[in-house]
Amino acid sequence: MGRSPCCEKVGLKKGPWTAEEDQKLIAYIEEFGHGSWRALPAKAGLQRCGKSCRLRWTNYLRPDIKRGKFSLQEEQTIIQLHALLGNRWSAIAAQLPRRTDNEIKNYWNTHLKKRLTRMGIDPTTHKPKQDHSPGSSTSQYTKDSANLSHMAQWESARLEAEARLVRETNKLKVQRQLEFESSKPQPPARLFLNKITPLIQPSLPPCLDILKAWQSSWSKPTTKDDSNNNNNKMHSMYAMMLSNDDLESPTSTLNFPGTTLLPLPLSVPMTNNNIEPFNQSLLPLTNSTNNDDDDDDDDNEIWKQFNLTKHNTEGGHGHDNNNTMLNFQQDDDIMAAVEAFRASGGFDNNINTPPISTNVLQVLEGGDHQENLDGSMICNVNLEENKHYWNSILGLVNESDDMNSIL
DNA sequence: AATCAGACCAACCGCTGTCGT
DNA sequence: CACGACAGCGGTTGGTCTGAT
Repeated sequence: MGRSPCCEKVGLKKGPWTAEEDQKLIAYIEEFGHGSWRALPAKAGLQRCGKSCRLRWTNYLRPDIKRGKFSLQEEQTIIQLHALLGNRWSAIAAQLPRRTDNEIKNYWNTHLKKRLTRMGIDPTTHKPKQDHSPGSSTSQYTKDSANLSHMAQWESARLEAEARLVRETNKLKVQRQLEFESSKPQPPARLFLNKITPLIQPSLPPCLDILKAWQSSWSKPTTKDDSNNNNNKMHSMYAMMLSNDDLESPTSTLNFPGTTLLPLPLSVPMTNNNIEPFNQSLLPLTNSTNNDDDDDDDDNEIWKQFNLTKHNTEGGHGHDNNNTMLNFQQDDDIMAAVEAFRASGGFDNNINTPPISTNVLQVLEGGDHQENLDGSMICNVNLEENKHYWNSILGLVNESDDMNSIL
C-alpha cells in the first residue's frame, strides 16, 4: 500500500541537534510527556519532524541512558546474544540495561565485529572462518552446520510466534500469577537496577522466551561420560576472543585459564555493590577474581536443581532462597511453546547443545584443550562449558523474568 | 602545520507491524 | 477488509574526531 511520509519534510531542520533544541525537547517531555511524536515538534517549538524528536529522545536525551565505554561483561552479553539472535538490536538492548539499540548496533559494527573478524570468527555466523573448497574435509560439515543453523533460525522465529500466541491466551493466568508474586515479600537489593530503569524493561522480549524454550529443548542432562560430545567450545572461543590483547577493557590482558564464567546471576547474591547482577554473572574467573559463591559444588547443585526443575512441567521455584534468588519458574507459555516445538519435531533430541556451539566445535582442533593466541592453553571441559554457557544465557532470561515480575 | 585516512557515532531512511477507523 | 497513521526497527550515511605521515 502507499505510504505517506512520516511528516512534512519542507522547512524542517535535519542534522545534528543543538543544545537549544535538546533543551526544548527535554523541557517539553518532562512537563507533558511525549504523547504523539507527530504533534510534539509543533507543541515544543521545534522545527523537526516527530520521528527525529523520538530518535533524539530515545537514543540520546532520555535520562536513563548509560553512555560511555562498554564493559567486558556488556561485550560478552552482546556477543552471546548476537550469536543467538543475530542483528536484533532491540532484543539485545533489552538485556543491557540503559543501553540503546543504536548504541549497541554501533558498538557491534565498529568494535566487536572487527574483533571477531580478526580472531578468524565470522561475525555473522559466529563460526570460525574456514576452507570452503570442494575438497575440503570440512566442507560437508560446514554445509550441514549451515543448514542446521538456518533451520534453527526458522525454528526460532516460529517458536517465537507460538510463544506469543500462547502468551496471549494465558494473559489472565499470568496476571493472576503476577498478583500472587507481588503479594509475597520482595527480594532484596537485586532488583535495584530494575527500580531505576523501569522504562527500559517494560516487558519480556519475546526472543528471550525463545532462548529459554530453546535451551530447554537442547539441554537435556548430560553426563561426564559424553567424551564424544565436543559441542561446547564456542564458549572458549569467545573467552579466547575476549582475552585478546587488543581488548579495550581494563581486564583485557587477563587470560581465562579455565574459560569459566560464573554460572548464574541467580547464584550471585545481590549487594549494594552489585547492582548489575546479570553482568556479574558473566565475569570470567581469573586468578585474581574469585567469588565465594562460585565454587563447583554450588554450581553443580544449582545446575542439578535447574535440570530437575526444568523437567517439571508445572514449573515452580527451584530455590526459595533470598541469597540465590533462583527463580526456576518456567512461564506456562514457554513450556507450552517448548512442547509445541518438540511435538513439531524440533531439533534432533540427540543433540544437546545449540547449533551455534556444534558449528564451532568440530572445526577446531580436537582434544580438550586449545591454544590461545598468546600461547596459553584453554581447557575445554565440555560438560562444564555447556553448563556455563547456557547458564549465562539463561541468566539473562531469568533476569528478565524477574524484572517483569515486579513491573 | 597541513593533509589524509580511518574510526566513531548521531542521525536519517525506508521498511514492517500494529492499531484504530 | 482496506486504509491511514504511527511507532519501532535495522541498515546506512555523513559529519566529526583522532592519529599517522
